[in-house]
Amino acid sequence: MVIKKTSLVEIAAERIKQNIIENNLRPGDRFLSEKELTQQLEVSRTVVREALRSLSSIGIVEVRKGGGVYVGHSSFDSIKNILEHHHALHGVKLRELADIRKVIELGAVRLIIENDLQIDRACFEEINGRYHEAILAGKDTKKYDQQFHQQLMKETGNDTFYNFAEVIQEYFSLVKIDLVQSRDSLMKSYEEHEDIIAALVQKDLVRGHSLIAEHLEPVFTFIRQVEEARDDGTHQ
Amino acid sequence: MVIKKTSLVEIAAERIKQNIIENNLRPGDRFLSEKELTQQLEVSRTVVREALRSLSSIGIVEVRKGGGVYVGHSSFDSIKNILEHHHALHGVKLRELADIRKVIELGAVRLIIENDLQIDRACFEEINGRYHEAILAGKDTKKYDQQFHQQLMKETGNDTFYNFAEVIQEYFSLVKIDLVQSRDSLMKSYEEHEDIIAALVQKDLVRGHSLIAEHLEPVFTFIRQVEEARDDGTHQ
DNA sequence: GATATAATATTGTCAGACCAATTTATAATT
DNA sequence: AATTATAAATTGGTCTGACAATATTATATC
Repeated sequence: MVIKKTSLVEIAAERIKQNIIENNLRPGDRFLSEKELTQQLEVSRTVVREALRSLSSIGIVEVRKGGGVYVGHSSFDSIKNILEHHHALHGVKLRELADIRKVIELGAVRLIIENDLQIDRACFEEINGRYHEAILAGKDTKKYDQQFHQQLMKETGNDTFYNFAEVIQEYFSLVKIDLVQSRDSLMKSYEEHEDIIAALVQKDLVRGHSLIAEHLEPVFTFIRQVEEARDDGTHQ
Repeated sequence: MVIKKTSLVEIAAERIKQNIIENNLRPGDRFLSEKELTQQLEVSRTVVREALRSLSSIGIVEVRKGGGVYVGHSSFDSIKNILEHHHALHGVKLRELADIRKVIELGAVRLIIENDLQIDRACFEEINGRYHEAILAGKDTKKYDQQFHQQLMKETGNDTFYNFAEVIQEYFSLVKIDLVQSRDSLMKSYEEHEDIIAALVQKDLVRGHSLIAEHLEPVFTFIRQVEEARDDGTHQ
């Protein structure tokens, strides 16, 4: 009554996954070699290799030439790969990503405040300090701005949330958004960061939310401009 | 100066991805066969097969025995697979998922109302109607409750958001949560659904938010109980 | 034209070989 | 004895050729 529809490779991959789970192996641990797997699973090396290949592409194992097979470190990295291709193939509406980002950041602020978490103010100030310096020096500021928002996610103390947020953040950064920022708008952004920190310390949810909304407003303004320009283009 | 660190398989996989993108192939389209790929990429069939295997495990292509190679349908399905294994290996804190779910649902309500979207009330009512019937008939209600929340995500009109929400919803459902619900609590849940619909129609953000918060409260109560029970256990 | 059958194309699995990189064992040196 | 240099063994990467299993296509039959 059992329909044996699956291929040997899939069975092998499944058993390898099971092996990792049952033996409670941790990322970085050495795993069985191809040869050992062919013996244990009683299939050809071809099958073992294809199974390992499929597992390595989703980050479950890492295969090192001459070095052996190891348990993979990050499943979330492969998710980023998947989304990268998804974006290249289907594209994605900038508006949709911006909305998602807003949901996440508002959510982060709410989680921090409602769960009564004490934020690492010094860390925030250090990041934003470097942001300030970069602005004054006329250097690339993007990195520090990103760090600030990353820190915001981290402060939720929710690793799963943080991982998902990072995935989406990377997805967002795939879209080239030419948001030319003047020195003034950068300084405004810097001060908003400071205000957000203050709101988190004071645990003022309403103010935190409105600050985030205001802080992200330039992105939405930019999107509206792009959309209007596109509409004009279609009418010609 | 170029470090040729990548294997032939990785190069082949990259070129296959490029091919799909450049030719603007759609999911379900027939792709080149293994034989054709060996000729075009000038590598052995082994390499082609391993490249295809790695791509198929992340949903970029689909390989059918005897039938050929096709462009994959859903990248998001493979993300679910990845998370499933991640969960089996590392586990996940129920509290974290519940918090994420709340962020998403609150976000959905805000997106619908702030973007001034007209919801499909009839669809909501039909789903909740079936939910009501199932409650009265004493049948399994879970499916309809899930449908209601899924519809909420869909009404944002944001496909990317919807996809992510679904991924997380599936992740959530991996955790066995024995939330025994009495007929009364189910009826309360049903009525809350009705109230949420009303708030969406009236575009009342504050009420919508507080209704969602109240609606999800039983989950958090359950989690607190579990956590307390666990703490008691550790003290013994 | 519809259907059954045969031929062909395509993927799945296997075996064996050799290359390339890493790791481990051994020998030489200080 | 510890370190270093060399050799051997282990391990993954790629290639070739073969046959099996399944799906598709062409052909013959009615």
